[in-house]
Amino acid sequence: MRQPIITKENVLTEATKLFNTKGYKTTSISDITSATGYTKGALYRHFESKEALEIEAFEKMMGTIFTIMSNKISAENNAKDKLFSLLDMFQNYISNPYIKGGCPLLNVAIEMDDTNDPLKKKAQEALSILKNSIITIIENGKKYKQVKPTVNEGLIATIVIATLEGGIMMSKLQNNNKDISVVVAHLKNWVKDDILT
Amino acid sequence: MRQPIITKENVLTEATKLFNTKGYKTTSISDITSATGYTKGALYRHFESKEALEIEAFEKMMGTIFTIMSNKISAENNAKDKLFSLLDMFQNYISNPYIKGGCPLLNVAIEMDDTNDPLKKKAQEALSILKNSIITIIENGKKYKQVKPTVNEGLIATIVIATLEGGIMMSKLQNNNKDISVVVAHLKNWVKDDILT
DNA sequence: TTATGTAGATACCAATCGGTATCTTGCAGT
DNA sequence: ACTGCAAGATACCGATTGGTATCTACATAA
Repeated sequence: MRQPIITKENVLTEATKLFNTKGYKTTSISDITSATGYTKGALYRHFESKEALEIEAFEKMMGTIFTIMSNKISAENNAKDKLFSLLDMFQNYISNPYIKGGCPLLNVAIEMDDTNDPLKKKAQEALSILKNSIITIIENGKKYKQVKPTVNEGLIATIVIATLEGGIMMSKLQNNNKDISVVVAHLKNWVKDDILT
Repeated sequence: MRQPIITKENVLTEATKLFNTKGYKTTSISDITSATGYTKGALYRHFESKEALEIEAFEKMMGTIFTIMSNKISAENNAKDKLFSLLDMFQNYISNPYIKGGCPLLNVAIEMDDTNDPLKKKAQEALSILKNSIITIIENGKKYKQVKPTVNEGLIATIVIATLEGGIMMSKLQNNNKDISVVVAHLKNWVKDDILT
């Protein structure tokens, strides 16, 4: 049975897991071929280089996350519930992850930070999208008087993202979900006390 | 001129820079030898394996940071100034770093999170030391009535570390020091409003 | 039913990986 | 001045790296 579309999908899925756990540069082509059962010949028919596969894998992960996030946010109808559903999503990175290996944005940001690798630019774009999602929630919250008119939405987005990503790092390092839970609970209190009307 | 102590020191210094920028597993022995000018023979006389060099390099970095941190904290005589000097230290990771490549704890935490590498345990220990430093400041602050008696010092330490590390990640990814500055300013306000008496 | 293009396997490439064995050379103690 | 040891250079090891050239075989269109 030859199913090129499924083959590509399988390679991409396994590569995604390996990149997000082992790291991009430390995952070899043969790691991927032995995880999938396919050979190098099959892999290079569907991806023109390892770098192209890395980029496609990262975009797939961020696409998955942003789709889920967008659906969760759309399902709520006020700033508080939208923000809380976003916070809950991050908590799941540890206990019940959509993707193994923690936050793909955080992983790429750290692995590529001192390089000029194309993945760095992709991570910058992803961070920008995440930040803008939060900003939009706050802006709309202001419009409907759910959010204090004096708050700075860019600042809030930065604090929320930094705290969540740092919490993921701490929980993953210590193999527990205590720290990310503490962080999410704290952010919820902060949002309630300082940001919502 | 043959100076074995200096040779070891030079190798360790260059390895440190490379590990903290390029990453541990993606830095090769020949990266280090060509950065130092020494040969493989010289390197393996002073370090029994690459792994041993990685560990020694990480411990050197954390030792440097904890020494500076300890001195800065000791130089202040109340909880507020101690905490603020610690926050200022993290801001310097971007604009004027003691060590190039961002926070070594964050870097190792992300690179090793899904492994059993000995460096993971070292990072766990370093995180523990950092956390305890903050806890101690808060505890002493309570003793001298500088800190609200109701606050939870473990929780505060977690929030502070998570937010700072996340801020470093964001600033490094975007090649600016805006995000870490925003984060530090926010934490200072939070400490003043919610933690100090 | 047969021809054709492509999916995928196999076998190879030079370069590099971490590590070691061997050799030379410079420095310290006598 | 000479000896002995250790510092460091050189040359090599097998395994693995990303990538390619070649070949086989299957599926589809005619």
